[in-house]
Amino acid sequence: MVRAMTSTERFDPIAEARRRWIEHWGDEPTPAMVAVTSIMRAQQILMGRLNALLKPFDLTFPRYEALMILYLSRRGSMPLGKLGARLQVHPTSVTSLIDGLERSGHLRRTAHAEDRRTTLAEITEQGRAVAAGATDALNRARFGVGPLADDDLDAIAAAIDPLREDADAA
Amino acid sequence: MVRAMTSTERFDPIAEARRRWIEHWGDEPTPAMVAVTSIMRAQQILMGRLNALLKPFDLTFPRYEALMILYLSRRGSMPLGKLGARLQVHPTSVTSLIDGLERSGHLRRTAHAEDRRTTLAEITEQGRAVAAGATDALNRARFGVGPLADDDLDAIAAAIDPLREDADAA
DNA sequence: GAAGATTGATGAATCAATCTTT
DNA sequence: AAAGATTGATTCATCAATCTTC
Repeated sequence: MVRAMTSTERFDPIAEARRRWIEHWGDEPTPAMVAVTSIMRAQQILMGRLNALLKPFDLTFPRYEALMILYLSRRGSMPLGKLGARLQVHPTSVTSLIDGLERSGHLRRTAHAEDRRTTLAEITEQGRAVAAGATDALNRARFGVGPLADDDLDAIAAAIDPLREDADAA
Repeated sequence: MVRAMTSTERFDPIAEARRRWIEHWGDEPTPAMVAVTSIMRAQQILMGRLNALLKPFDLTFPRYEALMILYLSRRGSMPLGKLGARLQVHPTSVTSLIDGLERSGHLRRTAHAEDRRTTLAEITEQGRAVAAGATDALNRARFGVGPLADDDLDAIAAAIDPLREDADAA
């Protein structure tokens, strides 16, 4: 869908960049470059909105994601390494996320029964309440996607899926 | 398109999360949540690939974006504030990006002729060479989008566009 | 007072190096 | 040696506070 231009349209940095790109390279920016720019910008916009929505719950979006994995887990606890695998982030990031969630009282660190190398993250009752409340708030706000229709959202997720597969395979 | 399962399929964290979500909420995850998760993951994958591609040029992707704005600008120089507006980041981030690019010799800070509050970032000849070479490398690698077809890329960009408009309007 | 840029703080991501435990 | 987690360093994002200049 192409949006109509209005007479009060302000300067569009992306249109300007495209014009100059063509001046230099004599061709349109590639679909890959345009899509990557769009995804980066969308992430930036969404992260800002999600963090604002989660502020009342003493959460950021990355911490919300970590907390939800625990909330939805069978035992309500999980080794930090396994949590990192689910989130697809490095061990250092897990340590940092769990530090923040533990400071907020949403979870606690626990010792593993058999393997003393392993640390478990265990969601607290407060953490469960916060996870449920935050999820309700995010769903009511449609996760910050604003004007996008469900059909467009499904299309985005479906189109991106092969990229995830590609990354997981590597 | 639905991918076929194979007998060697490994545990799928996202499928598992969905199963447990339904256990708790009795309904499918919303299209908004699924799309947001997809966009966040896509950004994470792409940023990693782009930074790897740009490493030989002593660039990160955010620095590449900043350098390209200068490269494609009429004068090859621009006030830091204007650069921040183009990149849609806060003044602090501009300072940090320009610091890095200046250390690498890709640009230099210059005084504004009339307004002594203003600092200009001016691309160097080395910066121009690096910008051109990095752009060629990224185009050859299709900006890291791997298996995604041009049609899918166009669809993603088009579907995301209203979100950008929405954010710019606010 | 407002505009432009900077410094200092925090959060999140990475990597390299380290430490304990297996 | 390998696995699990942590600390320290760097980059990029935000916000709050500051400083100079308009």
